[in-house]
Amino acid sequence: MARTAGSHSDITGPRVLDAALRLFARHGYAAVSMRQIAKEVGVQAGALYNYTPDKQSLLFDLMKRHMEDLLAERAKHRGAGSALEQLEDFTRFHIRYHLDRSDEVFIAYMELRNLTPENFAEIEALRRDYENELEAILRQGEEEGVFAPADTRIETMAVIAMLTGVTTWYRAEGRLSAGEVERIYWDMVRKAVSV
Amino acid sequence: MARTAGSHSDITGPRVLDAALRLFARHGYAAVSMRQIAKEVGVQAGALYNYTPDKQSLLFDLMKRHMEDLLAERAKHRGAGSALEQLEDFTRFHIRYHLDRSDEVFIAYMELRNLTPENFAEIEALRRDYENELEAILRQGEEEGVFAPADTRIETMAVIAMLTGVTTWYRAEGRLSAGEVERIYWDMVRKAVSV
DNA sequence: GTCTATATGGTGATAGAC
DNA sequence: GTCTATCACCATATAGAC
Repeated sequence: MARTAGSHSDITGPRVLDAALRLFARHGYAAVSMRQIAKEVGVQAGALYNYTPDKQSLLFDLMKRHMEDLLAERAKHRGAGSALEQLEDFTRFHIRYHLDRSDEVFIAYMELRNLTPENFAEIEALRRDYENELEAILRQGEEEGVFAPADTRIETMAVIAMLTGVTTWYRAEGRLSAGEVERIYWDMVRKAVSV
Repeated sequence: MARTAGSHSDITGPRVLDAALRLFARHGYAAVSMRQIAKEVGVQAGALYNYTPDKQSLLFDLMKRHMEDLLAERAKHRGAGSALEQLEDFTRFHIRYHLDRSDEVFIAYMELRNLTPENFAEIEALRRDYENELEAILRQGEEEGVFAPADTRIETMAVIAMLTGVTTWYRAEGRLSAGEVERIYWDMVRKAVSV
């Protein structure tokens, strides 16, 4: 299975995705040309097609990789402790993960309409899986009587929107550390859903 | 000042902006061509340039109109009652206004990076003015002792992100009326910022 | 695996007839 | 005010040499 000596496919492939990630996040999928991506990688445009069948696949692969990684990381935290502990864990995880991957998050939210219908459906299903993680925690908390009875689905969407919003203003060089931001948001989330 | 009889500039001009609004919201600024806009209006592409100097101005005018209208509507509500009453008013206004203008809101959030630097600065300043409306209410509530002392700026961003999030899932034909959504979100906002 | 060259068609914007 | 025609350029994707 070893590749021919001198083959660069092991390194050029990832570099194509990395360049697409940066450029799509900065300028938007529709505004970025394959020639720009090629220039960033350091090859001619035609060479990109050794690594992707087309431009759409670059976008889809980036979004799918992001969502699957998000779900995999979240799965490592699942299922321990009370609803309150789990909600704090989810809140802090969500903020930390999203602050660490601002490019991926930006694309995942902004470029949905540039996916083909089939690709869109697949990404949406993964997003729904992630939302359900939070919804399950809120439901458990309501059953435990520690969270206020509410429209759990809407509560879920509201909390995720609030948390994801950090990516629009947070700057690593700003006055707050990620840990302080986590604490502030956890304070608001806890109060918002409690009895 | 009356225009020549038969002139259509009074109606074609707004129709150009309307078509751009719908198409930009649906497909994104970069993905929409002047020919598509012209087709939607029912003229040839060249005729559009009687109403706009270029494509960028279409985007900027849409965003500026949206932000100025938002600020003007908000100004009608300002300044009456306690901080708690004002916060409820702001919350319900924000949700109602944003649900009524999903296309404008979508563009205002998604197309910032397609503005020229000068245009971006102008829109950002208007957005900041709007955020300051909420921040002033939160500050007043903290002074009154009815809201918990907190990082008011972050609280502001968190609340706006949560409220604006309704536009991503709300459907007029869904199970909830706009009024019910307002009440649910107001419940969460009130608890999140209270002592 | 990467290159150059190319096929095919779309882009924003303008000029000048009517 | 709108049209047709056009300019100069850029798009994605492919073919075939090396």
